[in-house]
Amino acid sequence: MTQAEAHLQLKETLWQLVAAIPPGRVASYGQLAALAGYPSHARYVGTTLNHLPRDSTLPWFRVLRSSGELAFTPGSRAWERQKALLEAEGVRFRGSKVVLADYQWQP
DNA sequence: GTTGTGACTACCA
DNA sequence: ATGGTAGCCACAA
Repeated sequence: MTQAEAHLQLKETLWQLVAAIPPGRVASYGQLAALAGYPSHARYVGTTLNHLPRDSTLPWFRVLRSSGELAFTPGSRAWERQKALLEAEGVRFRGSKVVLADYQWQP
C-alpha cells in the first residue's frame, strides 16, 4: 500500500469514527486518534476536521479537547457555533467546558 | 530538504 | 485550580 493510500485510509477511518459518535455525546481528538490506531496523532484529527468540506454532514462539533474545552478560541464565531450545536443536543457546559464524565462517548 | 504551524496532550511548578 | 512547556507529527509553503 502506498503512502497516499494509507493516509486516505486513516482519514476515512477518522470520518467513520466521528460519524459514529451519537448525538448528545462527545469524543476527544486524542481518543479518536487512539481508536483509529494512531495514538499520537491528536493534532492530525483536528487538521482533518479543519479540512472538511463546508457541506459535510459529519458531526465534527462532537469532537473536543481531552480537557472538555472546545478547541476554538473562546468567544470566536466557530466556538459559539460549536457550543450552540452541542447544547441543542442536550450537552450542558460547566463554565467553558463540557463534563466529559457525563458526555464522553464510550464505543 | 527545511521550517513553521496547528480544531492536541500530559506533566509539572 | 491554572498557566507554562516540552513532546507530538502530518501538512503546506
